[in-house]
Amino acid sequence: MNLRDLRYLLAVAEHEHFGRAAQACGISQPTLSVQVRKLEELLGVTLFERSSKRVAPTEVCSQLLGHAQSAVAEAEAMFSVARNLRDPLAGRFRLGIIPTLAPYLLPLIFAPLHEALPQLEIEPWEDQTVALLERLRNHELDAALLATEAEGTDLLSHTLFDEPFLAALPPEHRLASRPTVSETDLARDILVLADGHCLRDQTLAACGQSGALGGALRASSLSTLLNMVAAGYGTTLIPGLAAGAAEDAGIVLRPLSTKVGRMVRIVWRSQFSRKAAVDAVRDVIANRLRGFAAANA
Amino acid sequence: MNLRDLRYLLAVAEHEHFGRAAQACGISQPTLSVQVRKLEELLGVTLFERSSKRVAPTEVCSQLLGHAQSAVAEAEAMFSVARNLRDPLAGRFRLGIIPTLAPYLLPLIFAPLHEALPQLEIEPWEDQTVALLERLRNHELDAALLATEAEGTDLLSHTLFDEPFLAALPPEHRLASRPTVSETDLARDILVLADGHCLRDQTLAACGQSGALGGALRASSLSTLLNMVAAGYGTTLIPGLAAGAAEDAGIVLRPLSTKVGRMVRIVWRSQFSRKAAVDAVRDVIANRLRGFAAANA
DNA sequence: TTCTATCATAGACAACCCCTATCACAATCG
DNA sequence: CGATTGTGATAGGGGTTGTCTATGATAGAA
Repeated sequence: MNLRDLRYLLAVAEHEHFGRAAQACGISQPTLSVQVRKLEELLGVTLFERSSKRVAPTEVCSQLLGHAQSAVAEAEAMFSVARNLRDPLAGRFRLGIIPTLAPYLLPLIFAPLHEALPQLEIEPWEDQTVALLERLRNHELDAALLATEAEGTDLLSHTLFDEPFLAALPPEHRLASRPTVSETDLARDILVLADGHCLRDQTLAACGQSGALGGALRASSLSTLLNMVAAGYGTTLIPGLAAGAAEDAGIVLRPLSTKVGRMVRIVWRSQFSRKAAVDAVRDVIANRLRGFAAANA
Repeated sequence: MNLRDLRYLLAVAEHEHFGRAAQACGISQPTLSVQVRKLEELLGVTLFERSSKRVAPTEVCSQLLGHAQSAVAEAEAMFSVARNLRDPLAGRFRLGIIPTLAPYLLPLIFAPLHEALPQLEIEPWEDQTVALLERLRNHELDAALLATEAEGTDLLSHTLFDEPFLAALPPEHRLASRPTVSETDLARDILVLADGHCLRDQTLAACGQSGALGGALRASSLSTLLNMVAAGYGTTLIPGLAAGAAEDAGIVLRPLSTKVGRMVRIVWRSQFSRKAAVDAVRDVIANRLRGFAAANA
């Protein structure tokens, strides 16, 4: 059964006249006659009582008209919905963000994103890198903001900005008096995040596998880590965007003697159909963060 | 857009796999790929994100699936409804009946009709012959029970039974003592129904254009007419089926010397699609009334 | 690398839709 | 009463569309 046939049925029922119904459908009267006849055979019922005087819908027909109308309406609704959603810059956009980035980056980019892409409903999802990549591959995210290289041929990525690390020290720390700090100096009493945070691995990679790693003091969040440093438990490396929060916590920040940091990237599936949305989001974020790395270098 | 395409869409969305979806649809995988691609072009949106690993519905697609499902469901509902209504002996059956017949015939045939045709919902409509014929031609009735010949090539009719007329007399009437009465005797003080009743015309035809026709005493219903006769205003002819009601009113009934009466017919449009229902109703009524004319002759 | 699984593409064939021309029938008009 | 008009049905040709099998392209697994 073709939706076209249902339109024909509705037209004949409305006009009660094959000629005029055919005209309304933009086809010839014989075609309409044939198609309606076929529909009758398909359904196994007589839809119209024909005479040279008038064409009248049968009882069965009038009971079918409602369904036919609904079917046609639903199909038309599909076109309408598709037309409204054709713009890739519209609709829901699920964006994963790692926990060491989300609280500091989101406040910066929410307003610009909404201004530049008013139709795009950004839906942030905070989780660790591995979980974000899994959700991305599961199509539960449209893109993700990570601080690691994206692996695999099924994913693509683009650099957004360079985020330098800073040495975070308790005010009374012995290193707090120096203008810059080296990673090896920090390694003595460095604190790190819990397993799974990419920042933990990056901190360890920068400062070596030593420090206060044996204890139970593995912060579950960057916020906790900052509190621990402020309380004098040790030192750590923090990403540049967290500088404000760290200073608010009463932590002394010092640039590192070697300009180490991390690259924040946006990652998406290579087959993702709304690449335009990814590009637009990427541009807005990159623009907002332009000059950030330089200012903090 | 073809409903078939929507089914394909739903299948691919369900299986997330072109091969299995094609199998479920009973077509080859290339065909399915082509058709889905065409649907995507038609709608102007990407419906699935394809990779050799998996096929995932896009955001747009998931918003379209509901509509597609509804459209398909409505179409299926049409088949279901048609299948249920394919039986011409089921559903509403609007039956017109003339007023001089309805109150006396309906009680006799309702139960047999319901027993023989339980699926048929008989919907009686009482009106005069002309109005019934108009409603019949307007498709507002499926059939009608009349006591006149059906005119025109657009209508067909079939005789149901012969209904003899009886002379109806006040008990104290001068003719009440006779075993049979002739129409000409009745003509002296005959009463008739109001305009439009076929029984009026038939009475006048049988008894001549004389009698108490000039006055205001034209009964608007047979029931009123019976009351008038019982009250001694005059005589009349009544159809055989009304005999019981007449006797209840205290009227004396006498057979007519010439066996005059009327033929009750069922009439329907020649193009009517449910002739089987007409035939069934006809048979039930004719069976119920079998021997009625003979018993009253 | 080789094999396997997946979806996309190509070309041929059949079915289907649509058209114009015509028929059949009934109603209307002169 | 015959001609005309209006209606839906039928016939045959042509173009489009759906479907198939065979094959290609690509990515992942052995």
